[in-house]
Amino acid sequence: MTGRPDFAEGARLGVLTAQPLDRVLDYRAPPGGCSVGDFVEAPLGPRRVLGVVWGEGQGDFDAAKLRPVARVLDAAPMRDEMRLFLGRAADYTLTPLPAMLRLATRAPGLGDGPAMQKVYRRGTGAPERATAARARVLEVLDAYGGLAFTLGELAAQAGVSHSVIKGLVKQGVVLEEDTPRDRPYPRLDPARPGVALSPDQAAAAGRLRTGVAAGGFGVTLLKGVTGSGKTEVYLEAVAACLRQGRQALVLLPEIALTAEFLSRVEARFGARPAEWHSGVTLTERRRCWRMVGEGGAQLVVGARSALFLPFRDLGLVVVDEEHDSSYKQEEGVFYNARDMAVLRASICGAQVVLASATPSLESWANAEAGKYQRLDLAARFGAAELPEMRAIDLRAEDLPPGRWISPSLQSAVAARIAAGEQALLFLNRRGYAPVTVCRACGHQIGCAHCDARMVEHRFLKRLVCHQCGETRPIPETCPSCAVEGKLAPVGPGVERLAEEAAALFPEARLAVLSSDLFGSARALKEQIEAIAGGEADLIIGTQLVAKGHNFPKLTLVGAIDADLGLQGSDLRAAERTFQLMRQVAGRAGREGGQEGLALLQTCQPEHPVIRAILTGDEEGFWRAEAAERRAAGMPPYGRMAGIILSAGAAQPAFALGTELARNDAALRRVGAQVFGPAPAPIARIRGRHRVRMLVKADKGAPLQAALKDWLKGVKLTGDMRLQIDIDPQSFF
DNA sequence: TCTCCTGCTCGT
DNA sequence: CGAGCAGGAGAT
Repeated sequence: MTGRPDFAEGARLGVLTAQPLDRVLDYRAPPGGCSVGDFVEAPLGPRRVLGVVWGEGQGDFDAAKLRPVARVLDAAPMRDEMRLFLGRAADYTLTPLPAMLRLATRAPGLGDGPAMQKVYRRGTGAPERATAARARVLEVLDAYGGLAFTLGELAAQAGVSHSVIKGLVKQGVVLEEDTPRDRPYPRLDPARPGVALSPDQAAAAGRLRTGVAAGGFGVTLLKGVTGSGKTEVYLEAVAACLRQGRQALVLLPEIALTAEFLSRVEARFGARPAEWHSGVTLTERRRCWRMVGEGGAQLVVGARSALFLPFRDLGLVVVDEEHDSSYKQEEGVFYNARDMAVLRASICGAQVVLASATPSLESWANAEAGKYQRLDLAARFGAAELPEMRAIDLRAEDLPPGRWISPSLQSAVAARIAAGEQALLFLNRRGYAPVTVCRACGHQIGCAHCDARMVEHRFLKRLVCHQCGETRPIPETCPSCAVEGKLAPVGPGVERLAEEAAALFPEARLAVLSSDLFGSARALKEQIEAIAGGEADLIIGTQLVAKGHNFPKLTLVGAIDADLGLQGSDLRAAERTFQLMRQVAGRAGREGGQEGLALLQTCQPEHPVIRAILTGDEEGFWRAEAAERRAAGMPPYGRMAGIILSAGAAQPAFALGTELARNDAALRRVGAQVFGPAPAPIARIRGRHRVRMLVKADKGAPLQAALKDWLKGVKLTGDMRLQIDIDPQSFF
């Protein structure tokens, strides 16, 4: 701590803890005092909890009963900017502040002191007896000129056992030193030359650089199809940010994409950035959190939760694939990382780059309204923006039951494989079959805890509930009528599609890409690299393949069921299908003389969304969607909030919902309407019954305030839970 | 009368 | 969130 603390020992101050207390508690400052933003350990009942000094005490608690803060933690204090961000995010999402704070303190070992670790570097002199192993150790140390290694790293690099190094330490040839465990990340060098940019890319990069250099808040929608080089462009914005000495954050929707991205960063800046997502070890997470706060990390690549890292000076946030639905967290705290990125950037004066080939309607509309700058990248080398797209009308195809590859698609695939190119069959359904039905009684096997059918996964030899993850062996007899051997799979999943493809194309080398078929991100990455290297002729994949992997030899994409996303009453179904189908189609490039081709199997080729996909009239599609949403007062031209009531029994949840709907004066006062209660799309998850309500308001209405007012008197008894979902992803 | 379990209340 | 406790059910 430098200078005089805000609170001298014994002074009254307010501490926000991550406990669900819904208010700041007063404490006394510890010996040595403390300051606003300090991470502290505070006594709470019989426990000690983590908290942050939030400001002056409330003063309404008996001074005689005040307890002193136990200690100030050894961590960079939370910055004003972060406290402001958490407060605004809490207000916007109607999340209690403690829950918001929890997102920002998900750092392993925050309470620990600065842990030390032993590192080894070159000492002086030569070993007494120069064995081959000893020579290798010294060779490694000399090769990296003065750099220190951990014992494990050095042993692995030199190919020797730990004891060889310990032996050298005894002789003083190698030095053993203590160093803080959380070392800064290697410096990234923005001065290194990037790859050559096309004129289009260079122009876009120039605009982004100018924005970053200007140093204030601003949002840019960077739109470009697959292969247009969006990544190279926004890496130039990162370079500009690093040159200014500010920090940058790149959000990716999927952990599987980080490995490839890290390599590109290394190629551009000469070192790897910090990484933050659920797949990173606790030690690395701790290092990342601390180094971000202390300035030892210039660039972080991460999942949505990286938005809550304690950046000292964040100058740029890139949200890659900004339309991706995985940016929306719908568990615990409901928030959209894309929107929170904009909020955080607006507070700390940073630039935001929203990158996508198929932007969300929200971002498209913001660009249209002039709130966001929009940069369009054309495909490189003058190639067509997208491959030729055609529908295969399944009603006109002779497709026997239990088969999903139409004769037209089959012959197209055969032709491409014969030409030595790759083809991709896309089906957005994991597993073997989505439904298992008993041919004797008609019973469909469902999950015991959810209102969902269990999906057969032959690879795992189990039935899996895609809602709660529950699995069970595939039964021989029907659980309903006990008849044996009558259970049959109904409908296709990728595993079943692979089976059909193997029968149709016996000579083709098949690769199946589905997230559940890989034990680790590494295994998946290896498979993707093998495919890109040409080690497969036919790829069968789920949603996973739509996201940003590049397969140069792929020239044909077949969408097995283009109608899949259009089912159900989801208002965003059209938008999502449009995005997904265009992204999948974008995988098909041109190779040699062959044009890329995308074939969409559909039962409704005249459907407006399918037609828009086929004609490729993107702006037309968005304008039509926008007009429809505007007419219906739907987002982004209106505001919505979802209310989810859940309990062990359905009846009390419905009763509460009905009562709330009846007492809607607070909502009507601002012109908002409430719909429901209705059973949620999956009415039961993990044994809890879920009821949904929807609140709709005009764009300018004070929705949050009205909701607060509406719900303030609600007493939640028993196991009843109420969650608010501002800007819900799915509307019903 | 003892023990285990569940459900609730409180925290500065 | 989670510790601690009240009060009920059953065991002894």
